[in-house]
Amino acid sequence: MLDIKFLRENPEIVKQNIKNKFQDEKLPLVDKVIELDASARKAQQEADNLRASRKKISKEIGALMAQGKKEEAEAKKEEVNKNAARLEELSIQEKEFQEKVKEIMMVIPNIIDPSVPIGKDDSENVEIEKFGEPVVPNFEIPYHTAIMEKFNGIDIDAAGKVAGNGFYYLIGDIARLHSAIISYARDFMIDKGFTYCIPPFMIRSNVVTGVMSFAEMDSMMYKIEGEDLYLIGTSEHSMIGKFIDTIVEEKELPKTLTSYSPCFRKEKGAHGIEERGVYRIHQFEKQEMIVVCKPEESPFWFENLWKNTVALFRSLDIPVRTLECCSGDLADLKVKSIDVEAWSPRQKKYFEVGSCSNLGDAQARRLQIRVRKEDGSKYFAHTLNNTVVAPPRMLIAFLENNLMEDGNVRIPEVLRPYMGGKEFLGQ
RNA sequence: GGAGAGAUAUCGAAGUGGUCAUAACGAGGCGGUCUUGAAAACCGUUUGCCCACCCGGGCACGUGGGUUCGAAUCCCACUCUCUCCGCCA
Repeated sequence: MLDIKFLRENPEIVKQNIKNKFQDEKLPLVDKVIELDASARKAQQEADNLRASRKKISKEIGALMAQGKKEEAEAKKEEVNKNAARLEELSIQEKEFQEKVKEIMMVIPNIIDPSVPIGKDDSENVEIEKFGEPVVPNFEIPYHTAIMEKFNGIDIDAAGKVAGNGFYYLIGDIARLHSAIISYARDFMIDKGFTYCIPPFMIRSNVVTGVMSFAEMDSMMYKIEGEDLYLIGTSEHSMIGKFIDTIVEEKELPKTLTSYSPCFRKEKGAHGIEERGVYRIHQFEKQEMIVVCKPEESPFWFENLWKNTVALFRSLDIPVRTLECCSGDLADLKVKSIDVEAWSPRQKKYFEVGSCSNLGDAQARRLQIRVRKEDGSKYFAHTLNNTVVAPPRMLIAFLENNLMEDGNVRIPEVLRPYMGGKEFLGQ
């Protein structure tokens, strides 16, 4: 969410930004919100004046009553009543205008970073850098579910009967591998100086609307029936929500946290054939990292965050690349975002395993996360988030890249302590 | 799930319809006086948000409504915390 004052003073920047994101249908909203904001302020001014006068007269009534001057008090009451209707009307107007302003401000996209490539959709995202050699072995790599089945590691059919499409049972060494990766990722981030945290897996609606755009909310979030609670789509939601309505001392920044949670997503929309198995599912687990920092430090943390993910995948011998989100593919709250993609030797292409985002002050403004400087002045913090690792999708990359010709799957050295010392799956 | 108690500033806490609401009182923080320095003592200062160029004004006592000329105070709903009971990993 933008600052209304910024929008008022820079409508052209806001409009150009909307054009850059190919959301031209939102262009009229800019002028409309300026108009509504002016009306809201006008109503507030007049209402405030009436309130001031009411306050003053009420005090006088109090004084008169104390002196027992009942008739004079009654006369004063009449005076207040004269303006009561107008004040009531203005109060309603003030509220209505302010609500409309907020409603529109919630859908006007955040100003993207100047470095973000302009493009319409995900087809125009830009590869930034490759890490590791994307090897295509001279033997055939089976579909990931087939590799898992070879180790009796997955039961999709049973999951279908129990919970429906988009769920899975992981079994035996595959399940253990899943947990091992999460544990390894947790320790990896702790070693980087991040603080480990296990957050709530459900959050209230006010937190939901604070951390994501309406479009994301609709396509992602499961609501608990009869409660004001949603299952989190990522621990970023509860981790950023943790700071709702807080004023953090500047010297306490940055807050660097790594959190674990299951994630639940509706995944509304069409799924392609390559999304069989555990690629796109309603439930997965994720080790996440989030940062709350000073505005001038958010570019630094952005670089720091995605590099952690790259380092983690490289330590597991998985080739990755970074792909920058173009303007049209960038969610409305985000200033800049890059995906980390892992190499699939079976598909001979990279696929998304993580996403690193700088939200600027958008989440902080919605959630009122403020920072107090030494001199007492305050400003909104910047927030960032990034995937450390999210299995079981990550297992696809893991299994394909560590599969050997004899059908065994090699366990990289760093992971062995979490797998009972095994060097191979099924050993 | 049931019963009870509670929510006021950085913390503790008073106020139960007006002239004690920026909010008593106590503690803490900050600045100062005194001191070789410190402590003590004393003096001063210390919430957030909105509108306004300024002057200034408004709102907020968990949250949202209501009653009233006027609400921290009365009424309704909700949230959270604590205690006890029940249930449970």
